[in-house]
Amino acid sequence: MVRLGKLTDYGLVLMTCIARAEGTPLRTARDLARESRLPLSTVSKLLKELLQSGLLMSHRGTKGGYILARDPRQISVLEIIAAIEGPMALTECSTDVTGLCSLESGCPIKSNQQIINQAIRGVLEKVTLSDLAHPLQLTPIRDAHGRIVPTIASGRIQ
Amino acid sequence: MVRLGKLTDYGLVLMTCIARAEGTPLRTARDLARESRLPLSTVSKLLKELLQSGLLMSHRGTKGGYILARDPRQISVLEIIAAIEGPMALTECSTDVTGLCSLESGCPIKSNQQIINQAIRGVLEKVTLSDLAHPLQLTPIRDAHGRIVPTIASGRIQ
DNA sequence: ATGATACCGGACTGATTTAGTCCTGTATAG
DNA sequence: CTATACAGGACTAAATCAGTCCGGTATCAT
Repeated sequence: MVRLGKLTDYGLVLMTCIARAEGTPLRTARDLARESRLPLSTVSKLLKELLQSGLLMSHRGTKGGYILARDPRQISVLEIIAAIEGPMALTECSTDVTGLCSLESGCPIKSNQQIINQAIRGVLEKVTLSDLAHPLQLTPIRDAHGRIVPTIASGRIQ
Repeated sequence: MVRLGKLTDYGLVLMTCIARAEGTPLRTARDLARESRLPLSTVSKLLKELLQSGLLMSHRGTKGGYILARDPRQISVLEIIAAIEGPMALTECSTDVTGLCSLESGCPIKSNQQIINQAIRGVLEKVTLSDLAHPLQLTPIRDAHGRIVPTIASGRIQ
C-alpha cells in the first residue's frame, strides 16, 4: 500500500549514489548503472527526469555526467519522488481547482484526501537526501504494546 | 505520487459514512451506496474487505447491515488503507524476510525503503477514523519560507 | 577538424495492476 | 417460505508501469 513505483525506488538509489560520492565531481549514467546494478537504459531515463525537475545538473561530452544541483540536505525525499512519479495528484479533487467535482459541495472525499495528503507530504518533506545517503541506523522502537513507534532514530528527525 | 487507489478512497469514504451515522445501528450496503453515490457492487466489495480485516462487523438477513467493530478513535487510517490495498509491501525488500534480494548484503535500497516506509506508517497510524469523520478544518499553515508546515490543525494531531 | 563520449528527447511495447461487474450461495426476520 | 441482505468468488476491460530503443546534440581529446 501507498507504495512507490519501482522506478521511484531506483531514483532514490541513484540520488543516494550521487550524494555519497563526494570526491568525484561528475558521475556518468554508465557509472551509476554499474554501481546501482540497474540497466543503463533505465538509469538514463531516470536521470533525465531528475534533471528536468532541477534536482540534478548535467554536463555533456566526453567528460560529462551528472551532479547534484543542491546540497543533499536541501533535497527532500518528497522532491525526488515527485520528480519521478509526477506531482502529487491523488485525485482531481485534491487539486486546488474547484468546480471539477460532480458532487459539488458536500463531497465527503475531499477533506479526507487533503488530510492524508498533507500528512504524508509533511513527513516526506522532512526526510532529506542526506538522511538516505548516510547509512543511518534504523532502530524500530516498539512500545509496550508491541506497536512500532514512528520515531526514526537518526537524530535528525524528531 | 504515493497515491492511494480509488478504491481506497471509497473505502475511507464508506468508513466515514458509517462512523458519522451514530444513530442508526446498522447500515446496509445499499444505504451506503446511495449515501456515497458509488455503485452498489463496488460498495459491497469494499465492505467485504473491510469486514475481513476486522474493521467492521456484519449481520445478515432482512435487518442486516454493517457496523464499526471499534470506536472510530481506535481505528487508524493506516488500518483502513491496509485493509483495501493489502499489507504495506513496498518491495520484497521491505518485508522482514531476509535472503530474498539478489543483491545480498549492501543493497542500498533496503534502508531507504524502510526509512520512508516507517515515516509514512507513523503518520497514517496517528490519523484516526474519528479525525476523518468530523469535518475538521484543514488550515495549511505556511512558514516564513512559504513551505507548508505539516501540522494538521484539528488539535488532535501534534 | 573529427571522432568518441555521453547527455537529450521522445516514441513505443509488453506486462502488470486496478477498477468495476456479475453470479451463485447462505443466513436472518417476519 | 420468501424477501432481504451479506459472503465469496471468478471474470474482464482499462489504465498504468517498467523497460527498451533510436536518432539527435553538445563537449572534449587528439
